[in-house]
Amino acid sequence: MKTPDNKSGKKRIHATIVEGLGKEIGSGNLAPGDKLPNDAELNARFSASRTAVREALKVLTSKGLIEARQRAGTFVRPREDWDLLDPEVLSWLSRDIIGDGLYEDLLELRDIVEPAAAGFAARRATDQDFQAIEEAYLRMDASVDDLENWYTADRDFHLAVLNACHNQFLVRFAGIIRVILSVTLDLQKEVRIDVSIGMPAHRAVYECIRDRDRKGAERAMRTTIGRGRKTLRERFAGRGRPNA
Amino acid sequence: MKTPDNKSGKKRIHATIVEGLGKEIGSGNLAPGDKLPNDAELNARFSASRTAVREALKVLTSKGLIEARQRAGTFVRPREDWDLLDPEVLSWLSRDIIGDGLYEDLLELRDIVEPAAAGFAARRATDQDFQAIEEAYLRMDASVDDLENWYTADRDFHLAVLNACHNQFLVRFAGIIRVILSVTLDLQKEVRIDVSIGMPAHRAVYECIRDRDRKGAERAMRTTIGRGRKTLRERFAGRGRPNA
DNA sequence: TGGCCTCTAATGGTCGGATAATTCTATACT
DNA sequence: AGTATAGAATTATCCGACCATTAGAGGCCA
Repeated sequence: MKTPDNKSGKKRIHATIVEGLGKEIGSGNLAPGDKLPNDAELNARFSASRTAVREALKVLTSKGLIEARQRAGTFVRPREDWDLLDPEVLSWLSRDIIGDGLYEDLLELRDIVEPAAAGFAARRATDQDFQAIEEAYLRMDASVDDLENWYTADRDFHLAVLNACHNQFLVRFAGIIRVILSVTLDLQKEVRIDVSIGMPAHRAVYECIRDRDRKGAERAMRTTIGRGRKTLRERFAGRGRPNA
Repeated sequence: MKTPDNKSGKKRIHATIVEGLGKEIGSGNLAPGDKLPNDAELNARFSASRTAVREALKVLTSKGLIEARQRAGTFVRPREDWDLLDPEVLSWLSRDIIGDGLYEDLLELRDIVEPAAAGFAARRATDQDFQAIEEAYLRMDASVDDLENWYTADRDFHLAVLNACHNQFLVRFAGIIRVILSVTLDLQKEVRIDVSIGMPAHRAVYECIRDRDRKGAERAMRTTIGRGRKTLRERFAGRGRPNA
């Protein structure tokens, strides 16, 4: 019963608590409307001081996950209040919760943001930006037989394109895309998809950016995302949405 | 010496500190790389306890604005680390900082997100969603001579469309759009623009959503945003970007 | 009976002093 | 000159106390 403490040994204790509670909420273990344990219990659970616990609760509050009311307690807020654009929050969501209607929305978000970013990249990428894109593409091409490496290269490719768009807000989606791709990798592992069929579309993105072809880059990126979308859609079948 | 204290009297003290420091950073008063006053000084400045100050600092840390290192101090992080997709962070930025290249990027973001949202709304809006859009449109139409009321109606219109897209991530942009429109209002006040010229485009958005015309809704929303864009662009002239 | 008021206690909010951990800086040593 | 050690400044954490707010119990009155 000694200190569970920070597992990595490096992380600050409040960060450990933030992550711990964040994941409990993101997994549905603590559902919206539920009341969190009070201060004293949380102190005990994380074997941390009240200060550390309160700092963690404040961070979770600022991310919209919880709400504290005096005399009443601290409660999990409804999911529509969660700051889903915060990569950390996104990373805390369990696969179950993501499957429950969120994955489709996530793909829609990619489908909106990434083609636009590719278009801007075609107009504004510097030589350095383009080299990063090219390097990632070549690495993808070289690892079509190694899912793990291919994934890393694919991620770097998409992040490099995003980074080349030179829009300070779009660049911020890097963290979100990173989480999405991590989820996608898990799914790909289950499906055992042949990643090589996605290569031509990726190549088209890379070539269009090189050729400063804005419309082409947008279209190619849309194709790139759309392919993975079709392949993986059936994994999460039938969680309805009105008029979908 | 007087206590700066919580002006509204209602807000919690740590929230006051978060906002105070956030605005000092967002205004450039505390620039990236600068060192914040240490604990004791901040306690004095806000006449608050260390607990409150530390909770505030933790929230600012989670938003990417600052970084604390033991023995060294607490420093403002470079702007590319700021969580610009957080509406609160966005609202802390001074007009000067926004003018310095950010406003263009903000308009590009709107131009990506809102047409897409309008397109989804055309496919998925419920009757209730549509009524909210219609109601806001009618209010706009009735207040073309009253900038203040027109602004409120315009904001409600755009938020209603966003809300009708039924994508849990896109809906999250409401806070960002709200801040952007608030900035835009300030600019419109200076320019003294005739808002009535934007009405046909807004009407087209509303009609296309009603008629379930996805492509039309996207196009109309793009026109709606594009108009305001052209009108206001020259306000912030010439802050360069590569290949813009 | 039913609605309104008061009072209480549970809970989060704030406080400030002490100690630990970290690491920059200066000094001493080789 | 370079390295190792000691010191100091600053944040990180802990602690225990008191304050402020308010849900809910219970009483009061119409």
